Amino acid sequence: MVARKSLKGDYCPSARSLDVIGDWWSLLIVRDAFDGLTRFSEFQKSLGIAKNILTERLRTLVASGILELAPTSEGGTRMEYRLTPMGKDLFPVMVALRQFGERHLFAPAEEHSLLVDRASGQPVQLDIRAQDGRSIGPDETVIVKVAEEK
Amino acid sequence: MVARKSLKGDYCPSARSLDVIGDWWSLLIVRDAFDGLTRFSEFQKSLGIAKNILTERLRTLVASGILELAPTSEGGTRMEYRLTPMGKDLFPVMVALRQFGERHLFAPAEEHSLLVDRASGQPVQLDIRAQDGRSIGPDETVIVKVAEEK
DNA sequence: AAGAATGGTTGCATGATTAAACCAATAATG
DNA sequence: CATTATTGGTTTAATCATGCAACCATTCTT
Repeated sequence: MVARKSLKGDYCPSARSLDVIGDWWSLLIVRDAFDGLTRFSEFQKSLGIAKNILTERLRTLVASGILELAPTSEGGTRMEYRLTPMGKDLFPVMVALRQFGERHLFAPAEEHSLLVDRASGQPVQLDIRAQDGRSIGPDETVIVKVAEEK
Repeated sequence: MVARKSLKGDYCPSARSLDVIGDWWSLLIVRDAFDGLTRFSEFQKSLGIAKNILTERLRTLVASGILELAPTSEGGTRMEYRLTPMGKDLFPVMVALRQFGERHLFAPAEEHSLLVDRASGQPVQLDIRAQDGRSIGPDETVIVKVAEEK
């Protein structure tokens, strides 16, 4: 593949995010982490990912600050991978992906998993709003490019 | 790579979304499309992507229903790639990625591009809310798995 | 009519991913 | 306490995807 291009220096926050979690497996690992998985073998079974790739992805996610490696609560010497606060900030990304999938990638009658409010059991909503509270779409927004000063 | 695994059959909407736009370039192309780019050469210059890869990614995005190929407004025979309504539904994903990047991937003093409400010029907000309107985080939600009936 | 831009296609070198085998350390079992 | 299974990897070889450069047909500009 000749060295995947790095977007670390890009001024666009989306690009930098994709630089960190934009590869084929990382977001699936994060999804499983949100789903409560913590152990190497759990991720491996859930995703069917090759173990060497999982090893590398977990290492990268830990290095990026999205996951952390902590001793298991059971007190053994085994470790578990857990989302850091930074990792939990990917929640909106996961919800947005989920909603897109629900809306466009399932047949009408097809069942799928659902993200619900633990308290009420009702599905959660995702809104993009202006400061005055009204919700807005892509055509009502502009990306302002702030020149980087040297 | 030995045949990248397909997640088309996964019950999880996030996984299916990633199956469509989870590769290295697709979301960057979509970002540029939100940014107003429409032409092959514009994407190519903006992203520095190899042309054969761009060709294939655009084709895939069109096949997925995220982009459409329409005659240019100028009336020539040239075509332009535009976001479909389905493609525009990726807006929350882009906003979520952007906010994550803004929050975690820039140095405090570092400038970056910003998504603002066209009307007010103020930054947009993204909220995840329960039905009663209160905003909720990952720990207040559960994923309910609905078994697929055959 | 000549040259440049657009929108690709093709071939090759190399990196990324996979599957499979292997392995050390720990945990469970008889 | 000896054996076996599980965990969490590493290594190797084969294969696929990607990037780069060269090339090309069509359209636009001058």
